Amino acid sequence: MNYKDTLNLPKTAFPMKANLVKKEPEMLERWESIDLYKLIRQSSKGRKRFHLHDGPPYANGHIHMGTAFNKVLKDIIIKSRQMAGFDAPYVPGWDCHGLPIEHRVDGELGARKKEMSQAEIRGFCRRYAEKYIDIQRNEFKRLGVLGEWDNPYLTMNYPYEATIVREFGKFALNGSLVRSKKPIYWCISCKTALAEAEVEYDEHSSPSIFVKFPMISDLDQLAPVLKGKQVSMIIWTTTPWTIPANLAIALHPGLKYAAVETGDNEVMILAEGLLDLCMDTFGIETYEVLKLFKAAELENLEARHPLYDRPSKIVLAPYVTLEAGTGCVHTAPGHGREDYETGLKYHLETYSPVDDLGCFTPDVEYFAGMEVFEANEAVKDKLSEVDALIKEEEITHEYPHCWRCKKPVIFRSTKQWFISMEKNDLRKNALDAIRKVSWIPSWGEERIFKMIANRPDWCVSRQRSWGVPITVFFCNECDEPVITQEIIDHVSNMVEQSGADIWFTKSEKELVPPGTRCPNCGADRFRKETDILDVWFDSGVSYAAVMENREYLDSPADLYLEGSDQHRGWFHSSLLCSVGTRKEAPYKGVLTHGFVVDGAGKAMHKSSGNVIAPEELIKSYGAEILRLWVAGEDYRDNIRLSKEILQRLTEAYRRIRNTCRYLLGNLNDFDWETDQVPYTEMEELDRWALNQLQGLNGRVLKAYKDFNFHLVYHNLHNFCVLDLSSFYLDIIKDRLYTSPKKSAARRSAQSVMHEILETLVRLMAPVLSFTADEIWQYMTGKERPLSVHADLFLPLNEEYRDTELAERWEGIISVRKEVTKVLEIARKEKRIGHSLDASVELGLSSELAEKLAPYVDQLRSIFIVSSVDLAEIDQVEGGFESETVPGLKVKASPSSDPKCERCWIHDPSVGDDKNHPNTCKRCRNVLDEIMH
RNA sequence: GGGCCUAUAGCUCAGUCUCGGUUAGAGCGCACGCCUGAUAAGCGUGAGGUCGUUGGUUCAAUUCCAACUAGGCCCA
Repeated sequence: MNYKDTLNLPKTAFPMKANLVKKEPEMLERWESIDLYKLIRQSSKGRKRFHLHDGPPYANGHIHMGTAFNKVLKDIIIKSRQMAGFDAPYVPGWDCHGLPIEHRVDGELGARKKEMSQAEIRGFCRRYAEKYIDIQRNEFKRLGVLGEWDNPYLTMNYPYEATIVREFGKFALNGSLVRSKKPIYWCISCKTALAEAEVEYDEHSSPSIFVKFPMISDLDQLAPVLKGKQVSMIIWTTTPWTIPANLAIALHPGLKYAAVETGDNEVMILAEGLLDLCMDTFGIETYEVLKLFKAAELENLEARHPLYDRPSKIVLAPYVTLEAGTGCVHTAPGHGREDYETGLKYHLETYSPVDDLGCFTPDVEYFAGMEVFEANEAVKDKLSEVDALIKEEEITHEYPHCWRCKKPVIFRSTKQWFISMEKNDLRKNALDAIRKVSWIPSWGEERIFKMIANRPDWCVSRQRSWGVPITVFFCNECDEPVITQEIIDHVSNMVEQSGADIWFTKSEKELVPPGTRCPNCGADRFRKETDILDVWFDSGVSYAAVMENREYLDSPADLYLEGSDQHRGWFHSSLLCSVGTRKEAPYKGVLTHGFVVDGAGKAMHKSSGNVIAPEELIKSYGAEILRLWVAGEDYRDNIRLSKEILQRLTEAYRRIRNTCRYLLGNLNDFDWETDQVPYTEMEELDRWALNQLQGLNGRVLKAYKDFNFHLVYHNLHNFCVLDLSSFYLDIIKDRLYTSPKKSAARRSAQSVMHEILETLVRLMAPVLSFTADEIWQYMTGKERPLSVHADLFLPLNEEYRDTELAERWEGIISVRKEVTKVLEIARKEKRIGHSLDASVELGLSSELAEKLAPYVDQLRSIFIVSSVDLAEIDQVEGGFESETVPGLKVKASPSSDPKCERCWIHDPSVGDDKNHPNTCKRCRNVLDEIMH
């Protein structure tokens, strides 16, 4: 007789092989067909809301690993909060306006662009953005991210654009908006001002020149020794073209400056600490220090500009260093931020005689009309001609470049619109608001605090086409800016109807509300501002356009979640917009994650060749593995990604999947409603398993709550491996397989397996969204929602907790560990193969014997051996004395009993019955029961 | 150059912060073996760590402090 047929072996159609790459799209189709997102929304109506407000990715190009990571992390949070009992809607968004798209469109249009209107160009930009929104939407959905994909928010939607106009209007009307000349980054190729975020630093070769500025002020009093000598301040600069705009020379207030005679009656003044280095650079071998000045002694004295007949004031500034140059810093307030601030302090003009194209204005003697980078050479020549150039060379250094065209940018002063950080206490209020937000990790608070504390006014104007216009008019008569509530209302309503294009297509007459007159001079003819708003303002008001606007959303949101770069990006602009108009932050919590780096911890760059695209990862591993990676990595630090990591994750995935498959297989004949065994009637081992399950459930639920997803992953995996696979499931195999189908012993184990599976499938769902739902389809018994994602986590079940029991089993498990060690030794010696070949003899101290006494009958199955005999420790001869469990001696030997062909246990009862000569008594009883 | 952050086995993470103190844990991977009734599965045993480096505080530091190195983000 083939006894295998009399066993209850696991049976399930749930495939062992995941085949994720093929199966995931099928699951996605299923989610579409049952309209899963809507189903979840309906099922959670009226629950407490949880709002994670999506930071809009830029609608340009395919998604990369960072965007994929970010979206999946959000999805895990949404799903876990949803399953924790919240109503957690998710409205994804896209950032649509801005330079990058305009540049791409520029490139595609080429020369045609010149014949096109601004509105036509904007049309191309809009279509470009739409194209990539579609692409990215599909890519995000492919990752298993659930959300309101058919109604996302787009910063270029007309109502959104209208919101931008209205929020901008609030700043304009409350006096925060100021127009002033300030040095800003300017790309002479793109002809636009650039935000700090729009420049990137790269190697650049610049001329490095040392220039003499002869002293005008008389130093005779201060230093009689200099009387009658040709004294000059020596400056160093790497931007010769800014020399024509020089208005000052900055010294460090704490440094000493040396007056050095270099021969021919010439005296140079430069920092004492750089003296030798400079002399060496200049090739001057003999020189003599005549006098040391404190910087303060020279403050407010004047040198003469080397080219023009005007003074250059000596000023003090803390940023002067001895890193390079002479310690005397050439200062052009119109061409540098620090220079500008120093200029303000000393009441110098913000002089910036350079036009939009980067050419000197006509009033600049010698260089009028020259492009600044080209003028470097001319400036050097002229300086040389007047004998002011001491030394020139080329140096390579980090220099700001335009983030789009990659060309070097300049600092130039133009009239721009700024949101003042001080006028309405924006800085102070923002700093206060930061303190009320929960920052995860906590250091995010310090980071953004310092940024807000130190940032300059926010330059919100851009000289481009693809964006929301700054809806300000200027009076044709007096040139004063005109902005009123009526204008904002009028224009924003038009924008709401027809989009921001109307600013470019309609005339001033149509855009201005009828009857508008200049408040300054009473004129009624205006011209419109042509600048557009910084795109950071667009996304910065998303709380108003989305969270406040949709009735099923609330503001402030519970959580904003982006990469740590957004402390200066979206978290920052959103904070300023919201605090400036509502006096509070738009978020209650902010979570930041690190950046995706390669296996060695290095940033992913095209040039490094270490970039992994989400697409290829999905193609070879499946989105589920990507999701597991997102959960498994600690996002606070850099997030590493490598082949090895993916390989490890795949193994872990298989283990979790197989564990669930095994549970399904053993539950195939189990109906919870009719077959469940009450907790109190369960075997102790089964109750132990339920206790462990509660521990897991508690830990994982807490990990979800605290956003510690790597703990979710490790806990789930460890539970499957340690508690289940290698212990509980291994031990109960005998019971499950050999007992009668409907026996209490088997049903008890099945009841536990059922509870485990019900808990596991939910706990894994936010991370392993595809697999959990796949398992869900194979689960029977109760009536359940169409998808696990529409269900809730199981609450902690206090009945299943028994800490005393767990402690007792700690002891048993430690003994079991010793037994397996001894079995392994016997196996090495070829005395046994399978552990069931062995008989085990335990020598016990009286203390240990007492602990194990209640389990005498179970030890055999717990150890998965054929027999266990207990004896006093001294009476066991030979054997292995445990080091970790005091009072324990273990001896293993091959069982001398015959092996039961059915249950494979060696037992003396085998052979007692002629009808079943190769089975044990226990199995014969089962067989009898089955046969009748 | 400045701000913020990170550094524990080949990989992913615990522990250290709020108590500094006996042989620093887990899983995976690896090596070796078992099983063939979870089977392109399952089980067992074992080898892997001067807790980034150097100083300091202390009777004692992976844990506290500082500097440095490497890496990341942001800024200049």
